[in-house]
Amino acid sequence: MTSKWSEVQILSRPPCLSKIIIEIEVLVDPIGIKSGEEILDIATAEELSIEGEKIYFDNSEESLTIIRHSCAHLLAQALKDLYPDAKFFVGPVIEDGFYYDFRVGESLTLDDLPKIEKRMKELSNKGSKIEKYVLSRDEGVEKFREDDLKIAVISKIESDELSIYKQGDFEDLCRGPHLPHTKMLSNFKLTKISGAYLGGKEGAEMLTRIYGVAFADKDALKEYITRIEEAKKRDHRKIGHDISLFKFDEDIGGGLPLWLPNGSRLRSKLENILYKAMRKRGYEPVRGPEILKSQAWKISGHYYNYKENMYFTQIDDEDKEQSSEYGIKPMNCVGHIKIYQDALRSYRDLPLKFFEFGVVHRHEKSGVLHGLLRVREFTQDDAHIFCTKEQVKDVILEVIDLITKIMATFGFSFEMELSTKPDNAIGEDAIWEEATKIIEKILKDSGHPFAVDEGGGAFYGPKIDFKITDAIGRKWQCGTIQIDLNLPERFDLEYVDENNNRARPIMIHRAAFGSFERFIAILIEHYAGEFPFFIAPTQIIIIPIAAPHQEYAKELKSMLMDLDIDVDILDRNESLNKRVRNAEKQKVPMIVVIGDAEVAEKRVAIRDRRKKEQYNLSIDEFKNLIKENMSEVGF
RNA sequence: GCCCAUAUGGCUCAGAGGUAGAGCACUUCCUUGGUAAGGAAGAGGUCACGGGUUCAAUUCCCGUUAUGGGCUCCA
Repeated sequence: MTSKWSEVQILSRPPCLSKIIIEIEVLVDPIGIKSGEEILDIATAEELSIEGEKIYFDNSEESLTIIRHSCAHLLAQALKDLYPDAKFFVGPVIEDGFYYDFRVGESLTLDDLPKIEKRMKELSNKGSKIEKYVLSRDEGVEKFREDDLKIAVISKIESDELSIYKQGDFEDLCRGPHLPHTKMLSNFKLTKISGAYLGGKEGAEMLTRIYGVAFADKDALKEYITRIEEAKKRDHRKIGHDISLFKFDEDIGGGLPLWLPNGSRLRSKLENILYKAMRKRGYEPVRGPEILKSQAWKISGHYYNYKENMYFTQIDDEDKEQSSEYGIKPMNCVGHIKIYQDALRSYRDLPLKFFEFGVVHRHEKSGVLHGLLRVREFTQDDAHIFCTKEQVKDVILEVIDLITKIMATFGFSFEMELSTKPDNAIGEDAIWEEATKIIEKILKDSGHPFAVDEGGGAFYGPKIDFKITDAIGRKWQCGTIQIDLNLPERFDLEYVDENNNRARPIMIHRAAFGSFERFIAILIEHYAGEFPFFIAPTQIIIIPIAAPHQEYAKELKSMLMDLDIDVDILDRNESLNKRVRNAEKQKVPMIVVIGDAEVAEKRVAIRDRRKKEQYNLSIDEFKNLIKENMSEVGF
């Protein structure tokens, strides 16, 4: 095709002008063709005589795919300039940008990115056509024979033809699609640098990976950067520190959170609400020990299927081999199974629902620990439901209903995902098939849309996962429902059916929050630390203006504590302004200021975070307002 | 676990081969203030831990621990 470079050169002109001309001219010149699911650049489309939907230079998904792919090449070109010995592996477009994996003699750091970015800009400003040509496989192997990384790439390609894209003196093996000219790349940013295993395989050579992002225009790039900054501001590790929710300590160990008073207040509120919701649905509280004999984990299968994630300890005589080995629980199911076996169960008892805010330990590789989102010790809002086959449907529907109500309360929407048999599954295929079918039918009947994750199930059964979407559109996996036909078998669980015969119950593992740690991290980021009244660690801060008002402050506090409200009084010898500021910084939903007028008339002056206004109420009105706030919640 | 980076008073961070500094927080005093920082004084650190180089290391090198960015996206 013949390229018209006028419209691209104008990208360096004043934004308003470029925008207008882009709108007029670029619209005329497509950068690619979409044929079915495939995105082709113009060169390829012409070569194969494929026609389809035209892709123009804008921020559409298809256009960005092309832009970012070319930007990855621009990155490689700049790297080649700066580090002539660099060898390149793959540089794909990913969900949120692109990356390029490469090998280079020296180790690069974040500080090197600006330099590389600058070189990219220079190359883009200079501009060169991006041209494609095709080689036979043999020619390609010959061309890259000195380059083991490219040979590795070629070895994974099935086609007999290899395409090469050339811009200036830089060439790269690539299937495209690409822009017609490097001048079109001016709105990009290199974002991260890291190591990445060759081919993503642990143990393989570690290459250097640089991540970046690119857009069609400056505004979109700016918006992207703003969004990243917003997410950063909400980082639960930062907010958790700012408002003293939790901390980690080197002397205690990585991934082992310490819950400060504020964080513990928040946790208890979640626990209390959930406890009530469980009891209302007929769940019974139970509790198992933290460590169980290894023999129990052998029966359950954890000893063989989950050992890398478990911690073990030796008790009593260390010489006594197996009998003295105990495993710290990574799950609560075994304890609950033993509790089930405490009595001979009748079909009349089922479904039997046991729940526990169970503390579990799981070994995570040191490099993956991340604030509260990835820890080694956490508390699950765990439950195990023992039921008959006939009851499975209703039980699952009830759990879906509970999770729906919980997520709605916090303002999350969610999607469901069915995960099927993994490679390390235990139990017979027939059992798996049956369980998977049951879930599939329920999901279809429920009318909720759901996706399928093949091979993503737990080793003992298929599961439904809940993926929630937070206030700034990020997705998190939380709740889960897992059908388990294996553990009842392994522990020989029974109930007496209506014909006085022994029958095998089905076990359903489920969690709504998943873990308190993870869920609280998500809540912190979702609310940016500004928790709704019903879970805020400190719900009200009372500020008496001067000493004579302290007595009244105490009275108010006592009244509020009776309503189960967490209240702090800020009566330190500091200016009123400063105390208000400190209270605001704590992100407390409500600040009550009291002075002469309030004491005299038994009223309160409220500074309301949510309404962002101040108002004055009588004590009764205030009490009603609080009660109203609290009655809005409950699952 | 692997790659790269970081580690200085409670917190956020300066700093230099010759044994350390600011702001906030903390303590005491003054100030009794009507809605986001009133004022003054004081206390607090073997510069993460363990080795090594050096006349001398917190500063350079190695290891450990912890933290941060990644390690799924396939020319």
